[in-house]
Amino acid sequence: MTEMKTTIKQVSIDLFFKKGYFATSISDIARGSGIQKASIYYHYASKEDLLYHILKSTMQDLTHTLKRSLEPVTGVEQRMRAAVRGHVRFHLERQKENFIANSELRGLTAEHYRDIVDVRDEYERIFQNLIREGAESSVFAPGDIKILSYAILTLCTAGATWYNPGGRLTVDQIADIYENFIINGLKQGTVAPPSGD
Amino acid sequence: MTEMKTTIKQVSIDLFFKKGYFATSISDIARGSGIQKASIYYHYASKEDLLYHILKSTMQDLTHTLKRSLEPVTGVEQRMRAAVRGHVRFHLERQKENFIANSELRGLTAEHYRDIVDVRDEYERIFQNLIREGAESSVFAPGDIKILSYAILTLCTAGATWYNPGGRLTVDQIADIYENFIINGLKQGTVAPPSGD
DNA sequence: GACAGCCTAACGACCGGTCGGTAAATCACT
DNA sequence: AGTGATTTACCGACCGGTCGTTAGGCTGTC
Repeated sequence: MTEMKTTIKQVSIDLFFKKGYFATSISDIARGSGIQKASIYYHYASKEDLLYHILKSTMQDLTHTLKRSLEPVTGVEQRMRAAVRGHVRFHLERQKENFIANSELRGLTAEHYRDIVDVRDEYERIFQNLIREGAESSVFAPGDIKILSYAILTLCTAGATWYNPGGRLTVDQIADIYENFIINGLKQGTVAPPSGD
Repeated sequence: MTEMKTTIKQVSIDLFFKKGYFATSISDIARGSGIQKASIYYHYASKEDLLYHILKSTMQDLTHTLKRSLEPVTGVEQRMRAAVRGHVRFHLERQKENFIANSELRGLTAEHYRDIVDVRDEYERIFQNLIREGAESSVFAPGDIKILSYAILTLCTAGATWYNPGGRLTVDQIADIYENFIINGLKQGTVAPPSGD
């Protein structure tokens, strides 16, 4: 990736985060990158292609980060704790990209949308498997796995919407809060899934 | 509110939910309402005005619903349970409006944005007060009140993004899951706020 | 005849994207 | 080393199309 291509991507991330994908024009991106808007098309095929590149690399990095952070950890509770921590950290440290990844999926073509959602589903499945393992070994209370996984992920992901890098709390402090909140929520008292499977 | 004005609003809610505010044109709304696009402007001053009306009424109804549902309930845990239930129910039953209210705030003018956010802040404060009361009376574990309130609200709100009205679970079943998950998360083990206030 | 409710027609602005062109760098070949 | 061919990275001008919005006219009802 050439230097300018990287610049364009970074400027786009900043603008998409600040103004939104649809409210950001190619001219805006060009101005921010210090080139003419026609030159954008030398590096990216279209505006949508630019969005796709951002989302794809973000989702890939997210999945890789999770897998790597789970490798050395054993025991389902500890693995869940590590997964939650990793999820929170990634979302706060790369706040802008993650915010875009969770709010601008509609800007994608049908094919690219499928592609990104597939990566996301694979990521979610890791959490769902952890919940299932935990329930089977009675470390976690039984519960609806899908709902619980959505709960966990959206909860942490939401951090990217309000997190203020220079704010009151550090990334680790926030991760602590979420980690404990979620483990407690999973451990007991959760309601059994509906009788009709 | 005249019949056509209501129709336009409902069509807009459907379209904003399905395609997003910026991707929906006045022509789309007119077509869905069965009139010409210029006629929209007889009922609403602008596209943004339409969005504002949708968000404002949704947020007002949400706040009123919460206050009403809390009135007969005493005891901080029961009040929190009722608040969570009400929040979840409202978000699932009026899924489209709430989805819009959480994703299209950027379409508002600065003044209207302030206005809506103020209503939202008032709503959040009700939850924050419940958390504080619960912590002071040792019903809940001590914890960072703002973070916990964001956690609770975004968690339930997220239901509006994936909820399928004809799906596997009923509104009440989902409310049960969230209610217990949150109460457990609040009750114990949550980490104390950072020492530096 | 007043007015609500809708229409047709048109507006200027802006959008994403394409075009032909160009200076400078890199490569291929003697 | 020198030189012609090709590629890289960019530019300015421009296109067709869509957007939100407005002006002004028609029609039915009280």
